Amino acid sequence: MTLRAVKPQHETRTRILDAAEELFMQHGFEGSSMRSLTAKAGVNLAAVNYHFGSKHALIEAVFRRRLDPMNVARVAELEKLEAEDRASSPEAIIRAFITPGLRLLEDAKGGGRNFARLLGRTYTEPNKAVRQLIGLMYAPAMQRYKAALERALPQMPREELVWRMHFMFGTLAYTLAATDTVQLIAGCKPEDRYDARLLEERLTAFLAAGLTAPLKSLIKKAA
Amino acid sequence: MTLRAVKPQHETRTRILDAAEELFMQHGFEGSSMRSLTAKAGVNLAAVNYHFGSKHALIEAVFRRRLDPMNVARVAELEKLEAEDRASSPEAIIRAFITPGLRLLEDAKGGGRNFARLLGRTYTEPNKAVRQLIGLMYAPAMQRYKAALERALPQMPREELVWRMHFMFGTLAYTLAATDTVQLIAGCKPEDRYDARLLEERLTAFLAAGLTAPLKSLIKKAA
DNA sequence: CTAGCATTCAAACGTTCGTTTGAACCCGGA
DNA sequence: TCCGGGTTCAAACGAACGTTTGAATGCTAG
Repeated sequence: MTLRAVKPQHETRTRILDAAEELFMQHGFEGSSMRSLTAKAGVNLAAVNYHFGSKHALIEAVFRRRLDPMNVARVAELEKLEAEDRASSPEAIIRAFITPGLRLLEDAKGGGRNFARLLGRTYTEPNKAVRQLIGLMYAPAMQRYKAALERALPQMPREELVWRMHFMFGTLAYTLAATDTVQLIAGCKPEDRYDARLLEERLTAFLAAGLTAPLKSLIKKAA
Repeated sequence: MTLRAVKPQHETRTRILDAAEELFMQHGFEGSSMRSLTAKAGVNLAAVNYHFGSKHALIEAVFRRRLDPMNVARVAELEKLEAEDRASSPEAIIRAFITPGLRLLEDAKGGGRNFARLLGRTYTEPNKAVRQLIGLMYAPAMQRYKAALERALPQMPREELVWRMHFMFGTLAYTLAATDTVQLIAGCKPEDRYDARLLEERLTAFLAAGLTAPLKSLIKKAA
């Protein structure tokens, strides 16, 4: 049968995915050649095309491996909130949204951190096909959260909420991607051990305040 | 003398910079070849190396052309605030910081919008040399704003402020870069005419609320 | 043991990359 | 008029790119 001794099933695939994740994070898609990639993975140059078909298909696989479970987790957290009748708190909804993303940062050994940075970068990816790809992967979870926030903040104009969600999304994306640019502001200290729990509290406080900011100045100006 | 009839002084340089700005925005640095770039600019392939020396030097020139004036404007706005004794308002400081960035979005014809998206993308640029480059360009203005916010928010722990500035920076970067992903949340409507004034109000309200969010939950958790 | 299939391998494919070259061109000052 | 420096041009450079190929290899079922 197709069953084998436990270890090596699809080991080459996994090693390619891991190496691609790290190299794409470091040098981008176009900046990572198949040769450097397969060298890092310790596999033959032709292995990528054999197992994935093309470089673009490999990029897609890299995202699918992490993104599909992450969005499932996001929706699951939201459904748990709704089942427990805690979905009326914007802060709780925000926390449910960002937690699956931040969890990547804690997984330094498994490469989750690499993927977190890669993911954050890809939101602003020049390559249109890649941007469309992750857009499609996100769309379902995004609609769920939009609906949940509309219920939790019934007094907020739809258009305003869209923009605030946009800002929220951006903050998370940047936080995941640019974990090394904090020192640009701080002036020093890379602080290489990341306290994801503390970061979650900081992000939640910042985003909850922003999302529920008073509307009056806007109404005045928009009139 | 080196003086000429008004028009064509350095016209080739300018056309290359304009074309590079747009192509880098659309396809990234590695995705934009010298051939496509010079073709778009309507100049000879060798012109880039003649006028700039190399592709990397061209990238640097593209950023310097817009970024240096922008950071000068940022510092000027802050100094105006301090001269008028309005620097105690975090909201005013935020507005001074984001305005020069958002102004790019209004300049659709002059290519400022192209550069805005390019700039937002570059904060999370894979290419380390490019990231260092814009980091250096930003550093002086950044330190000024950090000091101003420390004075305006004396009760806030330094480390917390650094993170909130980081979030703020990220939101702005993402807003500049991902002007087309709003529809990912909205579900439709590219809304191609940008109301930069309204966006400024929205951003300021969101960021001011986030930056001055209550600290209590953090103190509890960090203990 | 052997046949058959999935996988790996070294080598080469044609294309495109950034850069260099040396001749051609333009034009203001002697 | 002709000279000379700044600029543009077509052509070519070697290197690196993603992909393909066909033979070698390892493993499993019969």
